Amino acid sequence: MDTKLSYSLRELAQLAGVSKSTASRVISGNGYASPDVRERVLKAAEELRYKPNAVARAMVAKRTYNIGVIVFRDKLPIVSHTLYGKIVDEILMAAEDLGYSIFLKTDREMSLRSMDYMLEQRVDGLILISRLRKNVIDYVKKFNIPYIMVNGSAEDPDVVHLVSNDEAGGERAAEHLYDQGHRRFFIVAGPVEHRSHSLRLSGFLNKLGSLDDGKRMITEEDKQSGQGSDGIVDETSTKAEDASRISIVTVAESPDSSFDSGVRLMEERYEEFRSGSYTALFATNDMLALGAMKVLLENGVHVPEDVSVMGYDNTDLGGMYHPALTTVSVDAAGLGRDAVAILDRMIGGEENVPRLIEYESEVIARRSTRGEGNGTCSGIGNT
Amino acid sequence: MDTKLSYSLRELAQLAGVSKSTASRVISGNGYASPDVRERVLKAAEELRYKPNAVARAMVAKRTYNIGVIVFRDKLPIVSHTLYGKIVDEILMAAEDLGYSIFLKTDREMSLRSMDYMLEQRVDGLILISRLRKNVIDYVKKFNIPYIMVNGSAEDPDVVHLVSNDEAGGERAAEHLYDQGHRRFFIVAGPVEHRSHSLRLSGFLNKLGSLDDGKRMITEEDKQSGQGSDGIVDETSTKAEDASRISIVTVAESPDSSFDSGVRLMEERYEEFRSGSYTALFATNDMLALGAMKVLLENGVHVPEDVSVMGYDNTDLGGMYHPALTTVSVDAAGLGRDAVAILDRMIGGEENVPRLIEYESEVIARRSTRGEGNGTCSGIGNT
DNA sequence: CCTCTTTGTGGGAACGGTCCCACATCACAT
DNA sequence: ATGTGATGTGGGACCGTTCCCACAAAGAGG
Repeated sequence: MDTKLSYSLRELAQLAGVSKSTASRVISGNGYASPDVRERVLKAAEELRYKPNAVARAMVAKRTYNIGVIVFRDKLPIVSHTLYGKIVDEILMAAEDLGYSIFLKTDREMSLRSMDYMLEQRVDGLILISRLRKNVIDYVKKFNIPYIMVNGSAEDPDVVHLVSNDEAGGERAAEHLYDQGHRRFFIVAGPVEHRSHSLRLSGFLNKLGSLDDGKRMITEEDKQSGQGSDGIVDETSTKAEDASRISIVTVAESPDSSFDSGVRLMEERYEEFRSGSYTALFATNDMLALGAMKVLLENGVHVPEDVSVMGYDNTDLGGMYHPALTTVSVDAAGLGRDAVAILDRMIGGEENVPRLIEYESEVIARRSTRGEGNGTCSGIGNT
Repeated sequence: MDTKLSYSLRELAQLAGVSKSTASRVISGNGYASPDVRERVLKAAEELRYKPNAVARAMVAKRTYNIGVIVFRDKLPIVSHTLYGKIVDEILMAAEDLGYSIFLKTDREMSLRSMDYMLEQRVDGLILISRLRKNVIDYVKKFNIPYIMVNGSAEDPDVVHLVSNDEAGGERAAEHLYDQGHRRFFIVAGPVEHRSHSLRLSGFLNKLGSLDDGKRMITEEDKQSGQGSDGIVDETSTKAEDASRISIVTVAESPDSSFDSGVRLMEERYEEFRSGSYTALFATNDMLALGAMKVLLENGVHVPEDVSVMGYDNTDLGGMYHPALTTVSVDAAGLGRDAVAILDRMIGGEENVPRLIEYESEVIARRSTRGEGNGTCSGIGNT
């Protein structure tokens, strides 16, 4: 009796002296039961510590109230990822509020295995996080299961995806630095295959181009010589001396987007960086920015006095750094919450959900850029 | 047909022209089927994109191959927690390898709700992370479900728990700083209710006491006056001038263990800190250490030239900081992996599992303490 | 007093698998 | 020919719910 893991509705009904139909009505709250019967059943449930079997329920309801979350990564662990971790946290909370539970999986090889697993588990819907290969999308489409992509890179008009407006964010970053008077920019760009990185970069470059167009006289670094095409800059690290622009921009591409890559890149190109007398460094995410900035600091470069540094993502880490990193925020909370909310509507059969939601980003000015930035941080991280 | 979410074994069998028993045998791999029948069934499965229904399977098997992971937190999100996030990552990977899936829940109020949910889902076992109240343990004990505690604070001999050996880690930290010649210590201690924080602190203090006993002459700061009790130091921030010890220790207690608390604490006690001419700061976790260090840096204190700073947890963040933080590692990978492995054994009915596993910690010497420390970092954090 | 609702309860099929057991078939030894 | 054993397949109970429907009892209206 004590060794039993759990009791069934039949046993409960037996103890209460009613049929299992009646017990079911009391437990599930669907259907009528007279007060005294209800009480007897409830008492028996208490006694047996009866817990309805969600598995059996799911079976007849053909619905599990579970949502599968798959995070696609290549090699690195990803829940503890500074941005995706936050999104997962939000998903967890939002799901709880809507009565869903979360099945979490990370997928190293971007394979279809984890997808199969979720399908076999008969989750009600899927949230796919991060860039995923086309084959994954093609695959999931074949099954009639609601799914949503968060921060994905596919530009498929069919799939519902939630992304931050990285292009606009890149523009704001450019504006911020430009307004602070910077004209010589060194950009550390994460892998261009990533939607986020490439959009942030292009937003930044485009904005810079249009800013220069407006007031092309106020500069001391103008290498007036170009012809005026609107391919603003060199794609990979040649000076933009041929453009009819005032800004000097060097784009350094990083093969991946980690802190270490930022370090490595700056170590390799430090000489070039110094000799170019850049006054601002923009990286397409915080990790790259911090990695690069660390190398600068170690070489005795003062941030922001000598060089301003700006990242993107508003990871907690950036706010904690010394100097605190100026960055562009990504609305992780919004992404996570809405992912669940919209998926819920899709599960409910609603057809008319938005295909694409973009989240606006704003500049979080802090110490690492010269200007009025403050040193506060959005503190997280306890034990 | 295309609108169908999924097909049943019966439909599959029908298409293949066999009975569902036979189809089951082919699909599950349990039992014999002749080659041509096998092939027919497999072909039909392909055609229908048949996915076995794990819910139905779980029902008859009375086993779900799901593991519930509940992270108890008070207010802050916790998956993105620098340490617990890592542990969850490891659990995810280990579970995958053993054929389990993970149900993840965080529990804000340390309530029993999430526990009930897991029980209803009929998970095969539970991993409970972080400190949990006694009522939670009492509750889970009532059900015959295997469970394990990771980094929990309960010292209940019945429950299987995996913890890092925080006491020994604290000792090593003391040793490290002592060996580097430090004698005036300022300690930022996280909440003493937390097992980890209090053990790290006591380990540190005890070790310091015994180090001083051994060679009480080699010092310039000796306030020879005390009587020789072995209550080494003042508990809260009074100088240990009465002890027959060479070290001066101040313990500053922080109400919580976040980065912000570290900042706040050091801001409040900065004057005291400066006037005490401490040469080393030890905090019971990295976040507190970094928060405090940031304040020092902002006040122009040089780390490690003026003050050495040391944390605990070996969070990625510490390695990325400038200067890179010396810390004590916690074997998050080991904790996560073993949690799943041991739980698996318990699920398998094995009685004879260890009740307590302690993970040794080692000092990770980096730049923030004077000495030979290097500046490397275990880089993580990409997009 | 008999029908006709109304009301509360129970019986039982269904969900989609697994697995035990029965059974048909066939080879082979008797 | 007949029994025997192996071999491959099918029938059907069962897991723990939900929910439809049948049904008994009771109350209302003629």
